[in-house]
Amino acid sequence: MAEKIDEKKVTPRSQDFAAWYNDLIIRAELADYSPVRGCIVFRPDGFAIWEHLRDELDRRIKKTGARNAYFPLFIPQSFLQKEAQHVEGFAPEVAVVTHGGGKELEEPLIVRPTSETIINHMFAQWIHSHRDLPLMVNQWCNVVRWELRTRPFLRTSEFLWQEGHTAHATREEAERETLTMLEVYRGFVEDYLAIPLVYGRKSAAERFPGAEETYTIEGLMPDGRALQCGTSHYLGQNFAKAFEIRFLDETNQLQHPHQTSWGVSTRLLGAIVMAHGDDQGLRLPPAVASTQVVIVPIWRKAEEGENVLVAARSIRHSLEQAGVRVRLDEREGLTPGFKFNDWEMRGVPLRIEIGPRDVAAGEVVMARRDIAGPPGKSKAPIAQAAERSTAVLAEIQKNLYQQAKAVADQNTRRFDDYGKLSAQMQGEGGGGLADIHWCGNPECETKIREETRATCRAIPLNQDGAPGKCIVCGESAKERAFFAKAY
RNA sequence: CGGGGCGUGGCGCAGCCUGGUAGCGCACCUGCCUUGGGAGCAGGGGGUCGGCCGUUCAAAUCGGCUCGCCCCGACCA
Repeated sequence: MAEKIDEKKVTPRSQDFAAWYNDLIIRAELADYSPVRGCIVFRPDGFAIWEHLRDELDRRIKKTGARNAYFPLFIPQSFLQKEAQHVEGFAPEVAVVTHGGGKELEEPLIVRPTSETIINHMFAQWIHSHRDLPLMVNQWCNVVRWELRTRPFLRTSEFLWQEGHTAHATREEAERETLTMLEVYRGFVEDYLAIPLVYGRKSAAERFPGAEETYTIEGLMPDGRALQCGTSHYLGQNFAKAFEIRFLDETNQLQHPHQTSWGVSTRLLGAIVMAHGDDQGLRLPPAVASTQVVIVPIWRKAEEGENVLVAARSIRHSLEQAGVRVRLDEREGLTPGFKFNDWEMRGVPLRIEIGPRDVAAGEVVMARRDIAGPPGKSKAPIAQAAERSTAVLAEIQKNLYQQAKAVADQNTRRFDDYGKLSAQMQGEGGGGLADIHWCGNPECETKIREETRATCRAIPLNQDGAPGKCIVCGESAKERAFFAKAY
């Protein structure tokens, strides 16, 4: 009997985090494995999350002044060679097209791993004057990176993302843009996806190939590993020089523009699954849930069913009027218990139960996904179902953030002693986020990585500047940095 | 790319050691009956055991090769 029940459940998170994560994605029908190694299929429930996420982020990006465009999937192989760091970073993982139309191509085409090269090639033709600046474009597209090891959403051979590319007349303006986008990402992920973050600068070792400075938002997952959730790069004039982008400034001097690029990907879906999911399944933030409220009707006799359904449909109508994404589960032959479990697996934030007893009493039972069991249940008058739902959804959005924040905070520790840091990172799995003084020397960073497998995730901005000693070499260190094992 | 594990109806597995008509649970279809936390009964459909080669009267089972997938590590959004 116990085994029979186990079959209906996913691997407990506490038992095997990776298996739990994979189980959830398959069971909640977010994605499925594909016949192509390292590539996944986004099923409708998974893609719907991406669509909501994308639509909102797209609005926020456009608000900053960028406009959407689309550049080709294929890029001449020679383009990749033009920026030395860039080619070194990406060449090992590009897919190359050598044949087309049955013939070998004169010049192979690479499938974009990112679009700096082709976009800057075009920028060179569009930018001639300071009046052409700033130029700010964004594109939503797929990219391909031939990864050796893949995991659903977190690292797939092909993934979807947005990549913004901008060119500015001055260094200051480009640097400001880089930080503006970092803040757009931070606000979006924390508010909309309810995922708490740390953010800051990347170390030189972790920098984007070709960038002068990379900024990042990092989420600490419940297993104690950090996940890079988005990056914003200040590219300096590296690409402008490599692609010969030049403009005449107000004083008739020929200048290279200063550039940025920034992106987030479908990896964010993995972050949502990990940050909020539990052993019952997904727990989706209302903002991105394709179904925010599900109504489960309950009855015994046919005539009861009539009354219940009439009431349920009217509640659905009132929720729709209130702008809530609502679904009425009218499937026949399934018990309420089955439906409860089913919708919990899919992460629907709020469930409304209505049966003959409730219809008689003029009320409904509301069950919150973010609070398990009876404490998450409450009653509301039918007439107030829509109003209450809207309010509760807002609470759930906040509460999911608070819950995730509490877990992350619990796994974030300050260390001033290398031995303690090292002990914390021992063993398989994550070791949480370590907040340490670091002198900035790459050798000290390498030592930490090689001995603890933790890497520098972010060097926070706006530090208090309190002096300290590097946790590795003991030299004076002006800054603190976050280190963790990462996905 | 190194280490480990696994390939048997859609999914999860047993059978393999000790070759001999391919089985179980879930899911699916039909009917009855059911619905406040994963219902029950009855009937039914579906696989030739990842692929190739070999041993044998006979291979899911023994041997060799190969392909694929998953997990752990190094590399990376």
